[in-house]
Amino acid sequence: MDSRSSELGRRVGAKDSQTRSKLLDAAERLMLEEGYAAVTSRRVGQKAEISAQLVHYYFRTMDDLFLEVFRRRADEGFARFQHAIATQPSLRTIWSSLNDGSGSSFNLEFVALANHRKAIRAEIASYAERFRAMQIEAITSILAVRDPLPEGITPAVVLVVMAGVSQLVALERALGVSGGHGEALALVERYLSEAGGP
Amino acid sequence: MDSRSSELGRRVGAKDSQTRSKLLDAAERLMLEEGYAAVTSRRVGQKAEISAQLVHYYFRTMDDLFLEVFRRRADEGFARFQHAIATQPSLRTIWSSLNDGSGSSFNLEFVALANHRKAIRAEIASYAERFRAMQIEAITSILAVRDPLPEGITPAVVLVVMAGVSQLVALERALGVSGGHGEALALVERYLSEAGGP
DNA sequence: GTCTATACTTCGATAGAC
DNA sequence: GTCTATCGAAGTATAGAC
Repeated sequence: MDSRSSELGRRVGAKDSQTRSKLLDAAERLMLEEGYAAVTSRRVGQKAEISAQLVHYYFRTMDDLFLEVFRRRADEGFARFQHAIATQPSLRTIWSSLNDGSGSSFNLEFVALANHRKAIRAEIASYAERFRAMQIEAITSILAVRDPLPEGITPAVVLVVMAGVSQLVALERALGVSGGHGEALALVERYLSEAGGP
Repeated sequence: MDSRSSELGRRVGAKDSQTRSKLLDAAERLMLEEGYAAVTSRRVGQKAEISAQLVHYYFRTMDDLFLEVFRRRADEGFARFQHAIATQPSLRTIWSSLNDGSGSSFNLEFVALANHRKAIRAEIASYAERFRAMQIEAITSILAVRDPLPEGITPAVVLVVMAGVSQLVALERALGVSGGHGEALALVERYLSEAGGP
């Protein structure tokens, strides 16, 4: 499975090239700082101090570049979540992971990007499904050792509410809007404390 | 206040021009269907069957066009909300307004756009603040006639939770992800019923 | 006041030199 | 395997004809 050149023929670039990493770093930073529309081959090259044409050498199309940036971040997020939840299995750990700052900005950009790049949507959706399943599984086992939940409150519901609040707050904070955030976050904190666990 | 030409000098185009409306319609549709990055002067012109250069006649820059599209939608959303809440003042009315389909897609696009267009962020933030205040006021008066709320649950909290869930579901639905949505929506429905009111 | 012809920049991508 | 020179299409915006 290491002959990636068979995927679409032609160019590739060594998997562990340092140039390649620099380009991925530059693309990721650009995306966070100025949005996906700013991620053009020229600007990525400029930011990485590498010629723009090399972007097309290491990543055949811009979509390929976006996908690689996404996968790298996603894999890291996956690993980080698994480590955190193994170290400290609690609702608060999940809440913290949802509130990771750059993660939210990243999500927003990629979801917006997926809106008009079909090739990318599938990858993001697949990752989102897997991550969601992992989160629900974690919540299920965390709650299993506690008192039974009120009727209608399933692990999935707990997650959707936490994720929804977290995402709304992150999104509005980026805008400079903050109405009601403090009170909502305080309430979540209170529930987390009452639900017990660290 | 009708001499808009004094804003930045030069071009304007009549306020009620039919051509102008067609361009706004085309831009709005493009934005919803393919994302804000697809809203270029050439494509807007093409979709409206009007020469691309006219976009720059009626809207000096692309940012001006985006702002006009946003204002038109925002004003309409404002009016619609006020009418709905006056006709039927209930939590369910607010929940419905949050779940208006095209409204959510629109929000996502514009928030993403605001991320790297400073001129647009201010306008969106200002609108969001006003809308938020209006929603909280509505919830406050709806809940005022009922039993006092549990401690920590303020009108702002109720809104943030409803808006968060609604937004998360809308965003993920656009991706094709649906894990946990049904259960979460069902729970909200149950609360709305229990909270009484139509 | 309305629209067209045109300038200039930047885009993604490739052909082919080393 | 790595990188440079270059292309054609598409982007925003303006000058100036009607």
